[in-house]
Amino acid sequence: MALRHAVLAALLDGELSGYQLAKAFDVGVANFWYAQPQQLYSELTRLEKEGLVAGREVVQKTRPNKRLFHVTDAGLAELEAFTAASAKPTFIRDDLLVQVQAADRVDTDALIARLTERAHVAQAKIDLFGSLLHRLRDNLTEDEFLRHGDRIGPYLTCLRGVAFEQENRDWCARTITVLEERRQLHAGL
Amino acid sequence: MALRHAVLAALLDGELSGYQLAKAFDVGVANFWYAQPQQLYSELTRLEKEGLVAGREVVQKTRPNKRLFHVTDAGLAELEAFTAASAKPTFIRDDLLVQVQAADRVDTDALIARLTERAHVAQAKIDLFGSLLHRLRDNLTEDEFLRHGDRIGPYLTCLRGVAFEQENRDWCARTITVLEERRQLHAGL
DNA sequence: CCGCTCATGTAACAGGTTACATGATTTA
DNA sequence: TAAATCATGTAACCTGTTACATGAGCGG
Repeated sequence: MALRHAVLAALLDGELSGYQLAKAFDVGVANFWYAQPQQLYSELTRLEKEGLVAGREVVQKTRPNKRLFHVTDAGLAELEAFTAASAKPTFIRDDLLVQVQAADRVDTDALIARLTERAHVAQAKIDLFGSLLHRLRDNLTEDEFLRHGDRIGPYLTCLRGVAFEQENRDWCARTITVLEERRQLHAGL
Repeated sequence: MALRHAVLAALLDGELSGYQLAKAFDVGVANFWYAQPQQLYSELTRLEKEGLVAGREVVQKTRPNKRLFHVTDAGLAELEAFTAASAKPTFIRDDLLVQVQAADRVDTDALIARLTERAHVAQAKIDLFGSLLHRLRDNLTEDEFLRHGDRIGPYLTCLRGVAFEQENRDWCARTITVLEERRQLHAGL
């Protein structure tokens, strides 16, 4: 089971409703996992049944009522046990890579269009993560924060997110260059 | 549908049996996708029914008979259509990141153990991909091959794989350093 | 008044994982 | 002789995605 631990980890920063969790997981602010709202609502229900999270109803006048969840002691123990076991290796599964794998047999213009799109998405995420990092460390330098901050988990995962998206963007740029150079060579024949 | 296009792209390099495909997808040599043998066998059956791949029986004496598959014209058209459409953005889903997200609340020793494991796996993949790149470009330099080679798709995806794993390894190393420094600071109090 | 945000869910379906099943040959 | 490789599949199960459903308030 995978999502359950991601939810528990996300709830460590404080109480959240299903809706707020969904926001975090959807926008990709929670850069350590991704999930759809529907998954989160059902996962929260399950976690509550098992006693790993507890929710309290918050009655609102102008908005629909909501339930704020927090991690219980049993939930923390579950996270501890999860960390004690080896993480299964992650594998890349990316439509764009499949398209590039077929590069020599499909339309180059289309492929360059895909790579350009992806590079833009990556840049947008870099910017988003960058401002998130800035907010997390407040007015400290990165080294200071990592040494003395009291909640560095989210910062560390966000660093990973930034590195991933930078690599992503740079690889797209390089690949576009290669494809364009080859097109010019081909045109020259 | 996702796996189908990965299979088509993998078969562009020549005829393969289900077993051979499984090898490629399993070891991670096919760094653009990952799939289990069982998925591949059923996907090949489906693709054949739809006429996107065609198989021919190869009778063997010392080994069980096998079926070698190749992509048909319809299959190529399918790949072309797939590339014409936007690739959906990829999301990270990584147990290790969930564990690091919870860093401040779980056992540091356990976490460092996980990060060390992952760094080793990443290094192993870097080595594997490195030798694969070497084999693909034969005795050409990378630039020469990318300019004049006739099948650069697999090379480009492999470059991405290397970059990903390097980033992976380096982030693990950095994170371990941070955690160890904090442990020392804490011990000094 | 139209569309967005808040707020939570059900149901159907597609995709992926794990376990089981078989059986010959080659390598250590 | 035990384990790994070659070779293919079925079935049950767990995860994840998409579509549908509801309904109030707020901003342009």
